[in-house]
Amino acid sequence: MEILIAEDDEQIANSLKKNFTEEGNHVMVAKDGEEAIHFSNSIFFDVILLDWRMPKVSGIEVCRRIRENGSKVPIILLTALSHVKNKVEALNLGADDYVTKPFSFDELNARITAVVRRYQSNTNELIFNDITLELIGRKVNTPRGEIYLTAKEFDLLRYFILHKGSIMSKEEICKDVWGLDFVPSTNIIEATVKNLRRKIEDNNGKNLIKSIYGEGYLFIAE
Amino acid sequence: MEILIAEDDEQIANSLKKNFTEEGNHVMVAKDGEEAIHFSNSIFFDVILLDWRMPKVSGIEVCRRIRENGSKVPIILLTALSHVKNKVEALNLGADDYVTKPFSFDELNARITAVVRRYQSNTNELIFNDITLELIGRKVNTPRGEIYLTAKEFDLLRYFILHKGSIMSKEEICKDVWGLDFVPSTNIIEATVKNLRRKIEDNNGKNLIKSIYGEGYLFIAE
DNA sequence: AACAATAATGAAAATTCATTCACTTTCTAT
DNA sequence: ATAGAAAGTGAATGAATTTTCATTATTGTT
Repeated sequence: MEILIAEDDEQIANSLKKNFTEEGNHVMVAKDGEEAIHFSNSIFFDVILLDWRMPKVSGIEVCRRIRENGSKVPIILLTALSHVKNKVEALNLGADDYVTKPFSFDELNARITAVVRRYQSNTNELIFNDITLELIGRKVNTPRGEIYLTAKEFDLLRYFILHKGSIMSKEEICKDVWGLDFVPSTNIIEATVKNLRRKIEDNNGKNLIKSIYGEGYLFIAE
Repeated sequence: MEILIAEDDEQIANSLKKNFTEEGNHVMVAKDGEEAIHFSNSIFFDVILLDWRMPKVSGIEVCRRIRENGSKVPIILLTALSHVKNKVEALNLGADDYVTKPFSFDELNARITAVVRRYQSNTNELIFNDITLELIGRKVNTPRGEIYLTAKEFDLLRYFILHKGSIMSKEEICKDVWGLDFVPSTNIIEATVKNLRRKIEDNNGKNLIKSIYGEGYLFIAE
């Protein structure tokens, strides 16, 4: 999983990062609210952990801003305050859960699992800029009208959007989109990318799918 | 939309039924909680309206029992009581919204729209008995293992399950599954039903898809 | 029981889609 | 600049799926 931790207390941040990384996750640490917003806007995360008290922008304000942008990424707030009113406020602003310091790593982990599962099984719409994927109906809409994608193109676009902002290797793409544990000797990915590019290029003919020579693809995160 | 109204006050029930029917919906009225549970277990509804005070089984108890069965159908409670505590109780027991009498038809309608939209965009799993459809991943699982359906077969099964218990005409099926506004002169539906039947028949070779001569198909509820 | 309408079936035809291939272009390191 | 690797392209292939068709079976009505 891709995890973003926004926490100004370096000791806590590092300890969490170490624990999560050991479990096989990728962790990024933002040291204030501003950075958290910046990261969350450009990179895909499975879950975002926000400290309530942070320099520049508070966790709850970060939460509000993330939701304002239309993102439904799971958010868990961490805080020393245990007053119930805060909890209500947090949940009203779109946080998915709330953990009171001090907490055990296991407790936090359990809550992350619960929140991520709830999220993953509960979203029909995947929105990227002006492109909207209707995941169940498998339709793709833009302000210019519906785009008709084949099954593979749709799966690939979904994968790209979910992982926007980070480089996706051919190995990963093969595994997640084609269900293959190896990279075929043919150029099947490139061929599908070609067709997808043609269909989703914008008015200016600019494309969102960037090739990173020797590494894979990068879906531009606005 | 398919709407179930559980309301013992005949005057209110009829007035609501008239209004909803005029807007092109199909309405069923249950005159007590027992009937409401019975209907909701055997027929698909897009939304269920429950009066709080009803003979035999109260609305809130009906709500609890429906949720107990695993159904996530949108439920709106109607009540004369306006005390906040009841609202909390209702929402805790799994109701999606709560409307206080007297209410205007427009208000109720707006809440239905909101609740149905929220529901439709938020379910990945569609469960029918021991068949589970993973709507986004498009996989079908049973205790006997995964069933591999083609795209059309999957869409048709989804439609059948969503409308279990009521007869579906070929016109409706054509429109919703094939996106056609007319029924083709060929037997395309029958052919697809045949293949679907073969794949989802149970251990005894019994099938869930029943033909209603001259009317359409019926997906056996329960 | 006989008829007409409707539905089911198996196989063929048509279509669509995923994949491959041969070739061109682009990129990076030297 | 250039070679070699990587990525892109358009067309062809092949496989899977959707649709059609001819035929048989079933159902409801008389």
